[in-house]
Amino acid sequence: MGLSERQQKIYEFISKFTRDKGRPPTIREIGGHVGISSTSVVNYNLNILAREGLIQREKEVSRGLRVVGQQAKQLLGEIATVQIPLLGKIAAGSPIPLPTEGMTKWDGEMVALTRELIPNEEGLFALQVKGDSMIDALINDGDVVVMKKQEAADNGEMCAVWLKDKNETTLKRIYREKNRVKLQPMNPTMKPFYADARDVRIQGKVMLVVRQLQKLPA
Amino acid sequence: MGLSERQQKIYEFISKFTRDKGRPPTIREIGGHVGISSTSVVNYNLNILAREGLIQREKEVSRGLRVVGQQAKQLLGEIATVQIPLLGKIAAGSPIPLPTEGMTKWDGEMVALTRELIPNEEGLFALQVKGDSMIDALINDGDVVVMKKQEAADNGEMCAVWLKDKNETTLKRIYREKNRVKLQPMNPTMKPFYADARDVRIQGKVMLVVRQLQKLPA
DNA sequence: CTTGACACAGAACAGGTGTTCATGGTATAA
DNA sequence: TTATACCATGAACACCTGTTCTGTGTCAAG
Repeated sequence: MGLSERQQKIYEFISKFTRDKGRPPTIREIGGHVGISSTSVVNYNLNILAREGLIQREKEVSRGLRVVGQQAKQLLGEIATVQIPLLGKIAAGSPIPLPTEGMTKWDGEMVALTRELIPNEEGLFALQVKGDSMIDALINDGDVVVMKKQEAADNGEMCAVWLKDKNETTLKRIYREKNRVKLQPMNPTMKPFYADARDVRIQGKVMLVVRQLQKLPA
Repeated sequence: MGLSERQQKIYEFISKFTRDKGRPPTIREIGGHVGISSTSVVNYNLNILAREGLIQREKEVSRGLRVVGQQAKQLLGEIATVQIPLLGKIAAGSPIPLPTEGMTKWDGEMVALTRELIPNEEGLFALQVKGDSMIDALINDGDVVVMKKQEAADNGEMCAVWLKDKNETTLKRIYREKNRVKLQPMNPTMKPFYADARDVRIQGKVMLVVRQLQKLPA
């Protein structure tokens, strides 16, 4: 069922007001901004919006309004986001910075991602790649890699591994064999590489890679 | 200056209440849940929280509270997000789906990203890559590519181009020369490729690439 | 001890706020 | 015409809500 022009204005006002002020408007605030002198008219139209499922009302509660529905999240910016600490840069040959145990609060840069992408932020941290050393992992200069700190990994998982004999960190898919480890580059056209199990140390699992091609205007 | 235990409880309650109910609590609601019978005591502590910059108060307004500060966004999930329509899959050889003019509303799948990554969603759409055909663009099977629809591009920009003679779409960095176009794969170790300017048709600019390594548990 | 800052309790007040009622206009269908 | 649903107006009521005032107790500095 279609909404009257008045109802649309009311709905839009509620959305805007809630987003701007951090709280829903009162009936009289709605009336004042939409051009309705009577509170009962606003109340009447609010009930219609509630019936249409566009808002929720809580009875006998001041500002007991709430915008709901699919657009609401977008409208209010209410989609759950996750903050991940950006621990630093990662370059070829250098050991990657790992989160320390006592690191509860990180006051440096953070990367915000939607929970749609990252359901669980536990043990997660982000690194920005410097240089072309990870091209064979399909990761370019400037890419941001989100990793989960862990020292074990299932076969086939993409991991950051420290190669003791080569003294460098690479990102590879990992497959354990008897007493060696198969390290498969992410690029499926490339050949795998084998290393002694004792020389391989898993530092974390790669969860997500974000590549931003266009830099933002500052 | 440190907060008393009571003030911490109040602050946490305000955050939780606002997130859950979509509106800030009243003074009496705070008192009731924190175990304070007097409204003036709550008011007293709220003023302290306001002085410490943890909340903002609006005078003589019901529920005139607002959690502010860095953690607030995280706490309330208030970080601005952008919704981008996921138009479909893109495979080797097939033309990529482009947004049509009259496409104002898209009822299909959407990709949510933070505005930190995508400042302006105008003309943006997302595609999921199927297959390994874009390996030389450092894009893998399953990656999500966010593009902006446009037919022109500055030199060096990463674009989706339609090659008329080869009858396929590829992602390349584009450099216009006299009457030919240099198409440079994103992989810097690969050699560029030249095409006749008339055979090249720009379909859009690549803004962002997201690669999700670990699939979410459904 | 006195003073003052701090934290708290209780009560009262004025205005804000959701709700409800009586009323009336307008359009459409019977 | 009558009936009915819809939309709107204005007013009144009861409760909610922020504010303010008085008073009490504690604790450290003077």
